[in-house]
Amino acid sequence: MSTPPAAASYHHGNLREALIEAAIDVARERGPDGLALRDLARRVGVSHNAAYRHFADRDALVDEVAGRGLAALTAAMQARLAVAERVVDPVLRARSRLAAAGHGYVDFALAEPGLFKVLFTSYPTPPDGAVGADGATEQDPFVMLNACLDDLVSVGFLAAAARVHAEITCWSTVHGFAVLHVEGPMRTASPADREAALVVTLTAIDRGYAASTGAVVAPGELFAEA
Amino acid sequence: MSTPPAAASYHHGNLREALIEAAIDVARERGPDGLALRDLARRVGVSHNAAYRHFADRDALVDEVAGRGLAALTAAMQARLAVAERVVDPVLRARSRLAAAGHGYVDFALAEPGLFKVLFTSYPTPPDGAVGADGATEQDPFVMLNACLDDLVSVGFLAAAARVHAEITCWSTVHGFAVLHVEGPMRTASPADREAALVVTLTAIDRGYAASTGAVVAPGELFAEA
DNA sequence: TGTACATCAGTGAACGCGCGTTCACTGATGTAC
DNA sequence: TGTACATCAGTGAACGCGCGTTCACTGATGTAC
Repeated sequence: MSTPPAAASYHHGNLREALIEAAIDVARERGPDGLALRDLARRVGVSHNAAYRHFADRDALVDEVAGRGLAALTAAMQARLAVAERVVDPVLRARSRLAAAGHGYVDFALAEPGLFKVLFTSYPTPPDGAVGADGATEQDPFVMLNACLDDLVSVGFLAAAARVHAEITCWSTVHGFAVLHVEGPMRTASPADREAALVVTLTAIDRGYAASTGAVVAPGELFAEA
Repeated sequence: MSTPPAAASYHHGNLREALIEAAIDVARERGPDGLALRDLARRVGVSHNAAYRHFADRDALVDEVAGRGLAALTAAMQARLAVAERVVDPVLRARSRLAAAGHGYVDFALAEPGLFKVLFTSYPTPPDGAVGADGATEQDPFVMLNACLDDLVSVGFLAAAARVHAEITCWSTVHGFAVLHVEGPMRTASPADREAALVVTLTAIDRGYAASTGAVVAPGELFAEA
């Protein structure tokens, strides 16, 4: 939608960005496999190899789209997190934040299945050692998840022993939920069923972690804000 | 490996089966996108369109591979279930069965990532109403999962209220775990870490369900048999 | 202010690839009489 | 038991598609003097 500076000239003026925007549109509709340099050039109205002035090869373009997708996923998670942040009780707040992170993850996957697939396909392998240490920014979903879990421990809701590998459990659950509903057997489920199942699923995780310290939980309190 | 009856003749004698076997090999190595009729015909040593005598089109062949994959997945789950079946205490047995079903699911996905992808891509959407009613056989992983959960309810470990959508939670968790480790960011995790994370994950589900009835669980008992 | 020249950002033709699918065909097989 | 014939299971050529990538090129832009 952003008109390039010199519109009718020989030089496009903003080809790189135009290609990326077209790529995002296509990725939304068709997912990673639908991304083809020739097709994108055609859409932008430029010869099929002009793209090589701006991207080394197809993968470079896909990586760029993945990066934008990752930012959007992060934003979706932060939107949910912002709401959870308003909970006053520190323990309930920490619990709500974990649920919110998962909720935002699934929100994005369902709203933008194509981008979600692109993003996941080229998601880098996370650091093995200390989390958040080597260059991963706060903007990364995995870092956000780990922060939520650490918080749950500080607040006394999650036992330190149960913290081990908890990020894998949580990520697995929300990712599986997303995949099952986006491209899997549950893709025909109604939005209402889907949301109900998600609440049940996030609640199950919460309840499991409560059990690690014997914390008492009241039914319904976790999603009171949502 | 099974030699066709009339080996050196003009007629292959067993082309359909030979194509399927080749397709399974390819699917193992390259996943669903690597499956091409022309390539399979080449491998089997037959002209590129002989396959059309046995399959309507490419999709028909892929479906066949998916069917074989599904059978193999079911077998992997049953192998784990058989071990859990030996637990004497009925409650612990039911809990072990649920964990075993999940364990088998992940076993298969990690052992046969290519087949797992093919299978999942054309997995049918499950019945919406009463589970197991309309034609789904006992051989179906989803039916097996539901049976395990129903069992947990009968045995008094899982509250009836918590049974709602529990199959989605469980499936999401193991599927997400598999995807994360097969083609996702955790693909570089060591087998030991992976197994430890799986035990943690399956344990977390168990603990969460125990909390639904206030059942008492002892640490380590769930994987004592494994 | 004007001009020479380097550089940048496009173009169009071409190569080589592999695919799915259809067509008209021919060799092999089996069955009816 | 032998033969005519239908049917089955292959073959090889071809169509049309779209892709990624490279090549030699040309028009546009900007900078040094």
